[in-house]
Amino acid sequence: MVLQKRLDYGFNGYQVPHIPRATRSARRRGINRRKADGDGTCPFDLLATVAGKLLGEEGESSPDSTGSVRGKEQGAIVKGEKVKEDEDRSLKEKSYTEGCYERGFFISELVSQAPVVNRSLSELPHVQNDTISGPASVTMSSDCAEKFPFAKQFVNGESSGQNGNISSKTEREASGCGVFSSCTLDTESDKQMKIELSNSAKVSTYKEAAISSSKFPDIWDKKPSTLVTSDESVKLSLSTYPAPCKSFPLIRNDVKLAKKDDDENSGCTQPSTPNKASGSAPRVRDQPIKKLLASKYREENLKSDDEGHANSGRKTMHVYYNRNIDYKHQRSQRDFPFKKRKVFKCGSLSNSDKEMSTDGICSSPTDDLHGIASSSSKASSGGCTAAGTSVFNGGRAILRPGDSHVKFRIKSFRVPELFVDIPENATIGSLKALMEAVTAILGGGLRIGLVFQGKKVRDDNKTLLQTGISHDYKLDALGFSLEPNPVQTSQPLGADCRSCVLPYETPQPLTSRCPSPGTVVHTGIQQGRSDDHTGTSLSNFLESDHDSAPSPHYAALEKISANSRALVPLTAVNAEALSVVPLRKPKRSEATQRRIRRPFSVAEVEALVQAVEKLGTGRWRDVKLRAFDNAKHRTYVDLKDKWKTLVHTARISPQQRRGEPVPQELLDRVLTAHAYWSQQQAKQQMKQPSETYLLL
DNA sequence: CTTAGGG
DNA sequence: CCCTAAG
Repeated sequence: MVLQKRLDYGFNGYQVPHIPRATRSARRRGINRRKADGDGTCPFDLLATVAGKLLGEEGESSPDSTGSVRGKEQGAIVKGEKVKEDEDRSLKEKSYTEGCYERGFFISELVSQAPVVNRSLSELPHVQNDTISGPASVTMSSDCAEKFPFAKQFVNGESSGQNGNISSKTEREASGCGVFSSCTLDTESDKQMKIELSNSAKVSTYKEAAISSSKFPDIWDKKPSTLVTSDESVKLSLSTYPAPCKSFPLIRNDVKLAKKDDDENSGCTQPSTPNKASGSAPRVRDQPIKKLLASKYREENLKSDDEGHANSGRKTMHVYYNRNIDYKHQRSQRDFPFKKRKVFKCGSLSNSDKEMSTDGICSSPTDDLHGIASSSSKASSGGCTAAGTSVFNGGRAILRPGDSHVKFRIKSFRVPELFVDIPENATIGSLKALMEAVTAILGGGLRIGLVFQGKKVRDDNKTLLQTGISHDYKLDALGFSLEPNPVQTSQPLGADCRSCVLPYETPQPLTSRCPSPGTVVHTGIQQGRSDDHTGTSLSNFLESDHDSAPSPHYAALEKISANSRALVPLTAVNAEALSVVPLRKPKRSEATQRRIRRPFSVAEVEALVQAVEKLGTGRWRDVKLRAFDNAKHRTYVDLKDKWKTLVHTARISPQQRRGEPVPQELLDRVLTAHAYWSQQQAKQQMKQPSETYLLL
């Protein structure tokens, strides 16, 4: 028997177009690391720890690499450095380099190792509040999550640790689900294409049984299962740690987020119940598409192993190309995001732009399964180094005699589904970690971006909860994106595709690093948890962040995009001929991802006003430290800007104000403070010159 | 890196 | 929010 599963999972639009300006992003990152890392989360530590375990290396779980999760000013800086260090290490030296495959670091391994990690973390002195949120597990499974109760297994296995304070049970019950929306690929050259990494994997019966068996752990570890990617029979070893998992993870579309406090709301908007064939949550909109895709793809599946060079070895990649007929339609879809404002004006929401990330990355629910890639054309002008993924259908956009370059961009593509079960207090970094793995699988060269409710989440250290990704967050709100990896933004034309797709700076034959598709991979990530009670000034804000997060209309918008994309399978693709060519100098380049918009909450405004009243208007850095030290995403410039707008807001009539209304009382204080400090400043200016003058 | 301002 | 000039 075989499980005919189509694991089409979309990390909501793997958007590739933007090439971040190194300088700026670097600068910002630097700032964040040093100034605002005291939030109590250190995803990379976690990662490193896990990776270390998986790789059988020592020291990763040592206190020093995981410690000082929470710190004040100085501690934060130190920690920031550490984080950085860890980040580099984990990314370059461990998990994400070729070694991860060869050495078996993979999601699946993570799972099996979770317990270990748990323990080690719990022993860490510094982690106290931040860690130990009990089983922090990320379970990635094939769409048949129901059948493969990974999560459960997982939890059980995890609780072995002494610290599993938070009963796994609770977590499980309170888990919410989310769905990653999908992605689309779109080419610059007016040709849209879909690259489908489907693994309509078939799982042999015994396998299935084994997996679902309650003995999961044992079986899993000792019985490497075999997944057949398709009829063509691409065999994938499902072995777990320490055996290298060279397969493409079967990813599920649901994200279950456990919520410890709130058990009642089984905020599971999406019943975590087992899904049918598609394996995805019972979302209406998914149905049609999935079916469509499934049926169409199934046949084509795996044919391309040989043709789809982009796929290293066992990886099967499906490329679907939209015919011209569909083009217009798609085109309009593509542009959709930009018009969205008008179309879907859901005024009630405070952040009206949530539907669209500033860069045009639209992760709004309206995006159908394929995620309507929405980057503006110009925005994407940025060279797209979309690794080997950019496969084109033979004959279409191939190298031309004179102009040997075919330029296009990949807007998104689909990858297997991913089922994630992770506590809310896990960090964004954890999520990204998952994607990192996937990225690596895809060949790397891409950077992971996370989009939540249409907004880019840049702060890896923020917890899911803080980001608003809680047990009851709206489905579809969360999506991942792939961005060109700055490091290897450009590739020589015609260069071997494989060389282009190497993840990170480590040159490696793609084949050696690319796992095959059609495999179940699961990950267990132990994540520190920040203590809500000890939270300082901003903890509430962060929370409110989530509360005020706009999302109501998501459901309403769903249908809109449900069936918009007819896809036509692309036939053979010659990867060799399809080297990705980064477009030269993105003109104006929206290359840089604009930060997500995060409206200030009243609480934040309150804190800001208070701080300014005390410190004045010329000491934003101090204001930041004083009132927003824990709000990593609020830079002093942000605060200054906010103050600017506050003053403006206070001066205009209430009718003209927009967004979440700020209490008049606060606005009054703003004016008062502003007047006062302006005066002070004036005085200073008056004095300074005269004094110096006198001195002279 | 911080400030201050314009965009 | 972004970008820059300035200090």
